[in-house]
Amino acid sequence: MSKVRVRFAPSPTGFMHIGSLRTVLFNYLIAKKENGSLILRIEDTDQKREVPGAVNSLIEILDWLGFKFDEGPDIGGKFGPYIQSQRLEIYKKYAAELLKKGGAYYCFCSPERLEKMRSSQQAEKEPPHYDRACRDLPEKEVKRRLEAGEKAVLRQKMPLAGEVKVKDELRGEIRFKVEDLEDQVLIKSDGVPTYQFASVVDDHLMEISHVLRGEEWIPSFPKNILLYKAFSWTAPKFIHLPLTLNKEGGKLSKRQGDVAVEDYRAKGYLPETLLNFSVLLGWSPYMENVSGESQSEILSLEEMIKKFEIKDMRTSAAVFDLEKLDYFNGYYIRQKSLDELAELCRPYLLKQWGEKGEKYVKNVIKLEQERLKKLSDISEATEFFFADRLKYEPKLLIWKKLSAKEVKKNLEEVYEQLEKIPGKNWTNDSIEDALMSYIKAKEAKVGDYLWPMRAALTGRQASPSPFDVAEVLGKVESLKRIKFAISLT
RNA sequence: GCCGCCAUCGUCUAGUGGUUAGGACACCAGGUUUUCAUCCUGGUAACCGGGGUUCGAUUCCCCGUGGCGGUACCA
Repeated sequence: MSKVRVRFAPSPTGFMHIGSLRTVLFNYLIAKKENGSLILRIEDTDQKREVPGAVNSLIEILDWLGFKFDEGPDIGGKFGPYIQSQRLEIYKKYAAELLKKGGAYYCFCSPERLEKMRSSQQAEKEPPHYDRACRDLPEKEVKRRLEAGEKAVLRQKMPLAGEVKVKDELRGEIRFKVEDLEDQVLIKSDGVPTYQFASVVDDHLMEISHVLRGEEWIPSFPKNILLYKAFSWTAPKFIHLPLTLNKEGGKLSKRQGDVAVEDYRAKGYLPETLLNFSVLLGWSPYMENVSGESQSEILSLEEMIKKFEIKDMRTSAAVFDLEKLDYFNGYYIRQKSLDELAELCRPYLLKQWGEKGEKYVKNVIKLEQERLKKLSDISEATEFFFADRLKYEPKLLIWKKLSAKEVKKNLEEVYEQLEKIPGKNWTNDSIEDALMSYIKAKEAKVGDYLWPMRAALTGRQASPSPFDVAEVLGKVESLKRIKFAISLT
């Protein structure tokens, strides 16, 4: 069996689509599983859409996600160059070969004529199709017009009758009537190939074994196969991945935001989250245990590689569910060591609160870790640790049926007890001990004291425990906040 | 319009010619000596419709419906 070689072939649009993430992932898994090679190829044949710096940012984000390529524009390899705009001479050569083999022809039709043709076809309720006006031009005329410098494109010469059978590794055989296939453009009038031509030539030359691409390419699948045939090349295996949809079942688009991997990164989603979540969109690991026991969907990259099988991939479109994404991200955030998490949160905190003491920041993060869904949540979640003055409604201090008077009294008692704790003993344990034994001795309800205290310390409906917060805040600040609360009631 | 792909809880999915149709997220309830979160326990919730094939279809076949994609000198 020949070596597995797969490629990820994005266009440099300036950002990486979240759906592409899954495409690289599956490519990567297939490569790793079979000990094959993963190749990065940049498909920049549409110069109108060229975005400066896009290639570098693509490489950067792929690196952030943790993908290591075996060949690519930045690492080289013996099948280079890996940027299509640098391979123009190669395409030219193969275009000439195809022409000679009778698989293509020159077309001189102007864009205006094509446009007119299409609109009249539509008016007649006919399927819009190139009418093949130039398909049988006499050789002499073609030569003369080319020499006269007339603009021309190269079109693929489709068979006139019959059927093309193509095989998708997941979907099986798909049949297309040849009469539905257009003589598509292979080389544009500026000499640059279309995706349809460049990708076939490159996949062949780069000895790609499996092509993974979105299912939006299925309609051009037969044309691609015909092109391989015209060249007498063996086609690679094809796997068309299902589409990723938004919550409404529509296409994920840039305008709704959140299609770019970069956006998710900026919000504070971790690479392991994105990978784990994406792999489940269209693939699920084979489960041995089919009983009613709960089975986790948390998978490390290593586990994915171990369990991945092409046959377990799915073909139906999947909705990108942000709630589940948040669940995974929260999980992975909780797995981080404090040092790692502090490092990850640093940019968000710096931006929101400026430079604070490293130790204090770590203590604060530790208390919020289990509450974070995204790293960016850290700014808002830790506000009460950094704010100079808490702002809240006095009624927040009131627990259940307590009166304002009782709250005030309880806070005063808490204050008294806390004041007695020596500064060097100021830890959550000693604070808890002191307060709990006091409350117990009084045979009072825990919440009657702890809720007002916690509210006074944080100014919030929900927060970490009052003992933890008090410890991090320190004795002076904690007492100050309680005193302030007393003054409000 | 034409061509094609797809169809199991709200979402991601497992699964089988005979199952109490399983899991995950979300949701609901209870517990974990104050709240939130975490964690634990339990619960609600699905085979698109109609024909076949069959003793028996969620499963196989056909038709329909729906969703999506393609129909460019974009990828």
